[in-house]
Amino acid sequence: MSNPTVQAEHAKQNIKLAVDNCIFTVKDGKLFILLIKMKSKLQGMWALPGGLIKDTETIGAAAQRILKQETGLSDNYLEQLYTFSQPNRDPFARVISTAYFALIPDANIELKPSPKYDDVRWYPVKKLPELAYDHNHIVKYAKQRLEWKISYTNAAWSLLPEKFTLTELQKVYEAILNKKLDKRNFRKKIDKVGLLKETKQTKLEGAHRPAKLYEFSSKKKKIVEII
Amino acid sequence: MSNPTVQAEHAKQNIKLAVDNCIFTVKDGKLFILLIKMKSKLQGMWALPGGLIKDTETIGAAAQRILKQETGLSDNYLEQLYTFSQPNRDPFARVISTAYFALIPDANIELKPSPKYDDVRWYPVKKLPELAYDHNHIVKYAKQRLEWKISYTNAAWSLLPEKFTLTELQKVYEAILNKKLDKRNFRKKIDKVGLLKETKQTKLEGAHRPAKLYEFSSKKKKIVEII
DNA sequence: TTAGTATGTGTATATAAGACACTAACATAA
DNA sequence: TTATGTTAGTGTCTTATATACACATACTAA
Repeated sequence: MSNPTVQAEHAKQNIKLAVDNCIFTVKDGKLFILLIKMKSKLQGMWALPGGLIKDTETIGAAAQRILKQETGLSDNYLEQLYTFSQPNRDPFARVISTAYFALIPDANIELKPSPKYDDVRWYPVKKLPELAYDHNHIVKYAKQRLEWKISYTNAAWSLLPEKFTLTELQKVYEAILNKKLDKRNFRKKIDKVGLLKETKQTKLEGAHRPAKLYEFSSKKKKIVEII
Repeated sequence: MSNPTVQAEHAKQNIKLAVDNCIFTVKDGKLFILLIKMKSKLQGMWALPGGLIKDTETIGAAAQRILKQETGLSDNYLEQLYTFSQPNRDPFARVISTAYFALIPDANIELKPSPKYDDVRWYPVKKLPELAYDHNHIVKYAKQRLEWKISYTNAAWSLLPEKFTLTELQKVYEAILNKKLDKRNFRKKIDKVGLLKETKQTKLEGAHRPAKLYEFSSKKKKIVEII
């Protein structure tokens, strides 16, 4: 708070602060988001995993905590998205929520439905159910940001395992941008960006020429203008 | 809030929610930001104008309210920037602040120091004083966003008056990107983007050929890739 | 040995970016 | 009235980037 004269109003403010996570992954060439099924209140509705901020943690730490709670993962791509504050977004209380978005690699993660929820599932973003609160709106926003991120930064790396083929990488782009890309032009660009290095391994999967496996030479966030 | 099971924790949360505005303008080829001088607490320090959110307003409305309070302006470019939540960012209370950034046209606005502050001033962003709280950090973030915005969207329009010359437009870009641009290439791009229309007026200012005045054919926010 | 399938590669064309210098139209002063 | 100073306004050539497009390769399975 930057304005000391309003400190007196502190006592009056009655707003809660929460975080909601948009956790994305790409699987079989399709983009998925992690949803939970609510128990009490709005029971049975699907929603983004989230929760209140603790008094001593940053919002980012809260997002991280919830991500770990639901997926067991830490050290992932996690980025603040936007803070949603419509007064009526939560019918039970005035709750302002900062949305985060996370990218996790092709998730063979077993989702252990925490006791807090009735269910936890990966949903294809193309056919989402009606979600609780303003969560459909949040997801829409997150999808746009994801599209941008993957086009202009190296964020796609976070959606892939340690080693992967160029076709797998291309499928990640196609799933998120929702369109086919030309194989040769795609590889030219990836090559020019120069963040990949060839490994000596190949991946043989099906009755055809085996594919070379690549890995990232660095995982630092970078702005790269890929597509 | 998306998680009903934590509703019980509501009573425990003790966090205040504020907004801080980064209000930019360009004047005489230089980029300025609006700062206020604080009265009580951290007295004498300069800071971003801000304040607590009201229980019934969105954060955006709060930002709008504060912008109007300080500049008298409404209907300006105003956009959410980021939510800052370091637990120790305010030494007096746990306050989480959502920063907004605003662009206003060459400000012949008279700044009426509201009774809440000791002073209100435009500061050149190149030489800012030490600011209260984490506001230097916020401003740094805002500057980056501004640079991006002006390069990839038509946001620059918001920094100019109704009618303006191409040289004035170029100066806005140069001030924000902090580098000289080539006049002919700049005009070629602006022309290609196609958002300007010529007026029949000219502007004569000094002993030289008068400049044509232009105006925007639309002020809707657009992504345009200008520079 | 053949058929089927995904991998891997190059070139030519179109579009965009960047570097660069002179004439035009005004005010002012001699 | 003429000369000087000042910013406005314009075009071309070169280089880099983007896009469109087709065939040989290396494996499995029948």
